[in-house]
Amino acid sequence: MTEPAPDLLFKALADPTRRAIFERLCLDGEQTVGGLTAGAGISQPAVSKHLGVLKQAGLVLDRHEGRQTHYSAQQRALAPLVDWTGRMNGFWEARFDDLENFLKRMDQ
Amino acid sequence: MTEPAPDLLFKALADPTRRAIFERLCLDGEQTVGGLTAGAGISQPAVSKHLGVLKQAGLVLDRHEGRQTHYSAQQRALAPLVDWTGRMNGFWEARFDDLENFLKRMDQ
DNA sequence: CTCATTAATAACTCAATGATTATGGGATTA
DNA sequence: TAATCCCATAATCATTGAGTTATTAATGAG
Repeated sequence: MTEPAPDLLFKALADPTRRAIFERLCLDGEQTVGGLTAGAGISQPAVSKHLGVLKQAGLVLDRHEGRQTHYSAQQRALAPLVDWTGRMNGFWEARFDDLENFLKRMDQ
Repeated sequence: MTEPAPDLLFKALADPTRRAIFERLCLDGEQTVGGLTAGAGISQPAVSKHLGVLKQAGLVLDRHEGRQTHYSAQQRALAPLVDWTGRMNGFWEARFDDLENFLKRMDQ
């Protein structure tokens, strides 16, 4: 019983160009392929291919509107990454536990 | 001005074999190259190469003792990863801020 | 209907990478 | 000193992967 989730995420985010695309979607919000291609420094097919990898990893969602496709970041997909770093690092894990308790008390 | 730190980390951790080595060092503590090679499913030179990449990324430390080399995880090196995920995800970032405040109030 | 635009796919090239076997170099042991 | 052991490096090979140009499919505009 392995864990494919972190593997897909790490591989998807290992490429700087792909990570830059994801960062832009995270920080600037939804973008079309054309918008992402402008400023990416690579061709449109290359961008489409990167978006395909990000989508495969669950990191982006696509929305078709007319003849253009809008992509947006699915930031929740980063959760397995956060979990993994937590498991590798008892320090952060402890802090997450504190956070859990804190939030639970907040809800009451 | 880019940020090479996350890039090295993501690339180092993108390979499953390399990540497995790092996980083992994190969870089971310091290991020799021979110990890591046993159970890695690959040859000793391959393990040495992976350890070199991890060391380059700052994820492991090596300690020479006689004719064997002991490797240990440097978990603090994961910090840029945690920071990055936080910056990509306003949700978690906000929660971290809450946590900061929470812990500060605890210390008083 | 025709033409232009947007994005995805196909076919291909080339560099990077993970693995192997062979070898070297330093440290223990007999 | 000679032989052995542990690890790193060298040389090589196959595969992966990121990029390109060319093309296709689908939508919108004239």
